[in-house]
Amino acid sequence: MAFIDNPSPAPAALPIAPYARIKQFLKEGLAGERWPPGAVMPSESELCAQFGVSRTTVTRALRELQSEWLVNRLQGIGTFAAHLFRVSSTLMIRDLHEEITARGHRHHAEVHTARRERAKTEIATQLGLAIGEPVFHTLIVHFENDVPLQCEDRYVNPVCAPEYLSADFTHITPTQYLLQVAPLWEAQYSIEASTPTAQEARLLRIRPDEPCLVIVRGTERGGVPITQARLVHPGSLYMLHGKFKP
Amino acid sequence: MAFIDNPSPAPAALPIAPYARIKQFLKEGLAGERWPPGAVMPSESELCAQFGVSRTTVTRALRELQSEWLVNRLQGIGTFAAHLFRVSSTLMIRDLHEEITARGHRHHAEVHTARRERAKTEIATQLGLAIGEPVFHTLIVHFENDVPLQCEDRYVNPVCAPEYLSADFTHITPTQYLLQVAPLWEAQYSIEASTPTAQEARLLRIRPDEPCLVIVRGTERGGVPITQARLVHPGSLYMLHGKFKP
DNA sequence: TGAATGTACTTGACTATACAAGCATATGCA
DNA sequence: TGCATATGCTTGTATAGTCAAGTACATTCA
Repeated sequence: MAFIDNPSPAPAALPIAPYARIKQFLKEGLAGERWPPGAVMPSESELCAQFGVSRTTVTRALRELQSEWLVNRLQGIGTFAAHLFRVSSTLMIRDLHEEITARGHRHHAEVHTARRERAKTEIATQLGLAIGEPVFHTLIVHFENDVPLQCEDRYVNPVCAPEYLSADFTHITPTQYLLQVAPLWEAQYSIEASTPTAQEARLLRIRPDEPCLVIVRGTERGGVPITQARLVHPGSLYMLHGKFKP
Repeated sequence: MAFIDNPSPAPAALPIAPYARIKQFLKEGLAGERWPPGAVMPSESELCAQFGVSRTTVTRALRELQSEWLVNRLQGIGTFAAHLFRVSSTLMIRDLHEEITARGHRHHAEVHTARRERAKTEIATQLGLAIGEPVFHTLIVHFENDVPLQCEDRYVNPVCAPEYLSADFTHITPTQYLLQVAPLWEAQYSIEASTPTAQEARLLRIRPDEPCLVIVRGTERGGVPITQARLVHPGSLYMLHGKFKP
């Protein structure tokens, strides 16, 4: 008679469920270069074969990704990598160029700064760099029908987008560029009303005491900070709106 | 030989899927008085029996409700009606009293207006009433540690909350009261930066040109508008923030 | 009494299978 | 050629059954 003290099949860490493993696999491919936005994703039966699970399990993984807006599924056609990246069900990380042209208006941008700088304390902290390390800094004003709409003051971690400064920001917005380089983000944002700085007032051609809607957004990917942006809009021109339906 | 021209089993409108019917049934109970927040909901096997479907189908309905934060599920225990009211994963309809006390601060409210009025054009339109019909109107200023934080100008549809004016708004906030009366909402909101009205500046004790964060929120339930609120905050004191993780 | 055990009930996850519905393409007939 | 049909892919939804894991409560035994 032996003391069989439960040779438990090595619960090594936490045994994650197959459907969760499939989800994770797909998310990683979506975040990397495997399935860029719009790409055809593997069909359910392919995933079944690849992971050796039943279709029900694969379906669950895909349905959850769909409900998180990471993929689009079309009956009879297939599953596709989604284009969009929303900050919540309503507050999207929406590319300003796209937003303006969707309204049928003209968009153009003025690039005031686009250079490599040494990180000051605050930026270094936010981007997880040492003080004095190089960072990319752009200061761009976006116009809708020639009216200044947004002043975008952005710092980018060179590790994540080493070629950032070689982009032509009169033709592609930083948001667009960064979404290409690193499509899947985690974001934090804050929204407040305040007055613009003197420089911002000048660039936006508004009075220094005009209320502005200021959004500060930090994004990271897998714990690595990508970029930090301060987006200033004249209060009279810009408004966030959304809808919620439980 | 007859022309059996497909006596199609009456596709009457759109035949909604069983899992969707169960979801809808549960949502209605959640919105009504059947399962108030915290209540024990029927178990999966009870729902199977009630709807004559397999457990898989019931599970799907419940899992989706869980992912929408409408119910909490605990293995070994059961399914419970959620407490919640979020406008999105990050932008919550959060009760201001709760928010302030959660910070360890004192909250109090000054009621400046609480009366029955005849709806003017704009409000009537927004609440789906005829012009001149009675509406409830409250104007309340909320303080955090005796500093004015929010000016809440609210119109309420009497149909949805006939006893609204009998509540003591120095002890319960309108949000709290309305959540009790009608727990499940659909909301629309807009966020902008602007200057306060003269009255708002006076009530908030700020200069008339100080930037304010203004949230306008309309809520409805089952297509019936409940309330319309304009929430004005001194820009220097209030900030929305959130986080998104795909 | 108090601790261990057993039982019943809950949700969590999965399998294998089935049929329906939507779409694209190849096939065959007039 | 041109239209109709058949085939084969896709996802959408559902079934019945299995095992596991977690909780609550009654029962049993020392």
